[in-house]
Amino acid sequence: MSTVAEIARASGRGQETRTRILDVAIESILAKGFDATSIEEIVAGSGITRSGFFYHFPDKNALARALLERYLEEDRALFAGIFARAAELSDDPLHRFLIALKLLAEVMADLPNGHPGCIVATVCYQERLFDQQVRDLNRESVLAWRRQFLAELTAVAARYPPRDAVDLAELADMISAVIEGGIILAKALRDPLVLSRQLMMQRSYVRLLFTPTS
Amino acid sequence: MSTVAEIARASGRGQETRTRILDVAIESILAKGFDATSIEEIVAGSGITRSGFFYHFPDKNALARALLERYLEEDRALFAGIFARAAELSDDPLHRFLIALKLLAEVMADLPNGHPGCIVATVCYQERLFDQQVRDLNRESVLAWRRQFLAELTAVAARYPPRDAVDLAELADMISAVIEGGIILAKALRDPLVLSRQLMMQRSYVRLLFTPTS
DNA sequence: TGTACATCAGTGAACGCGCGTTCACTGATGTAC
DNA sequence: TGTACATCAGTGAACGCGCGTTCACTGATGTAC
Repeated sequence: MSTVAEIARASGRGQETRTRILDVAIESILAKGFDATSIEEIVAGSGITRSGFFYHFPDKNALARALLERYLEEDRALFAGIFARAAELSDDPLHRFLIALKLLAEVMADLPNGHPGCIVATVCYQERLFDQQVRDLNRESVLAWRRQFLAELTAVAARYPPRDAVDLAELADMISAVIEGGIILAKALRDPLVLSRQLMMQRSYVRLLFTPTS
Repeated sequence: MSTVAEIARASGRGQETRTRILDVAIESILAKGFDATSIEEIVAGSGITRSGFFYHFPDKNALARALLERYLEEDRALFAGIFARAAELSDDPLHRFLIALKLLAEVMADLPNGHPGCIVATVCYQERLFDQQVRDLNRESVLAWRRQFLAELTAVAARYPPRDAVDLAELADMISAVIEGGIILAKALRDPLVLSRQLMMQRSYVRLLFTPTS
C-alpha cells in the first residue's frame, strides 16, 4: 500500500494543508453542523482557495470520512494511553479500571474550553447527510470503544464477581453513553466540568458493582 | 393572557397547520440537522406554501424555539406520567424510582423505529445556528430534567442512606446523560434496544447505591 | 551537470441551483350594528 | 336578517446571495537519462 509516492505525499506540504483543513473543519462542524459548515469558510480558515479544497477531497462527504478516520485513531490512542498508564500504577484489574476512569475524568476536566464535542454524535444527529461508508465508520467507532472497555472489564469480572447480573458489553457501552451524554449536558448547561463529574459517577457504579461485600 | 382571539386561534385551522409544520420539521431536523432542513421541504410535507410558513413563524429560528418549547412540555408530561404511575405501584421511594426507570425503559423499547433523537442534543451540536433565546431554552430543558429526577432521588436518599458519597444532583443528571448517550449509541449501532438496556444499567446502579447491605 | 518531462499542490473564473425572506395580494370566516 | 368591516390563514411571484462543484490553467519541486 505505501508506495514511494504515498510516502512522499504523507510528509510533504500537501499533508500539512490537509491537516489544517481537517482542524478548521472539525471545529466548525461540531459547533454548527455539517451542512452549515461551508467549504468557503473552511478554506478561508486554512489559507487556501475553494478549488484547493477539491484537490485534497473529491467532495464534501470525503471530508467527513477523513474526519471520522482521524478521530477514530486519536480516540483509540487516547484510551490505549490511559489504560497503559493505569496498568503501570496497579496490578489489580479493578483498581486499574478505576484509575483509568479517574485519569479520563481528569483529561476531560483539563480541556480548556470543555470538550468540543464528539464527531460520532454529530454524524448520528445528521445521518441523512452522509453516505453509507461514513455511517459504517461511525458504527465501527462505537464498536471499537466497546471492545476496548470490554477487554478491561472482562479481566475485572474474572477476579471480582459482579454484585448484579449485568452484561459486560452493556456495561462497556455505558462508559461511552455517559461520555456522550456528559458532553451534551456540559454543552447545554455551559458547565464544562459536568462531563468529568459524570465520569466519576460512572466510576462509582463500577466500584460498587465489583467491590466485594466485606 | 388568553384573550378571545388567542382562544379562537388555539383551536382553529391555523393551529392544526402549525402543529403539522412542527411535526414535519422535527422529523427532518433530527435526521439531517437544522440548516440542512429547508423551509421548502417542511412546507411541502405540510401541504402549504413557503409564504404560509412565514405566516406562522417570523423566521427559521422561531421554528426552533417553538420546537423546543413543545418538546420541553411533552417531556415534562412523560416523566410526570411515569412517576405518577410508579407512585400508584409502590409507597417506597426507592421502589418507586426503580419502577419508574423500568417503565421508562419499556417506553423507549416500544418506540417502533427507536428513539428519533432529542432536540436538546441537536441544539447542542449546532449551537452556533441558534440565538440566545433558543440556547437558554435548551439549558432550561436540562435543568427541568434535573429538578424532576432530583425531587424523587431526595426522597429515596432520605430513607436509604447511599452507599457511596454521591451528589444527588449529579446522580439526577446521570439519568439524563445515560438517556442522551443511549440515544446516540442506539443510532450509531442501528440497534434501537440499546437505549432501554442502558436505562436498565442505570437502574442497576441506583439499586446498588441505595439498597442496604443486609 | 544539463535538459526534458512528470507530478504535486494548488489558482481563478464560471456554472446552475436552492436557499431564506419579502411583499402585495386574496378568499373564507367572524363580528358589530 | 342584511350589510360593512376586520381578521385569519394563507397564495404567488420575485429578490439577492451563497452554495458545492467543475475545469482549464500554472508555478514549484522531483526524477530519468
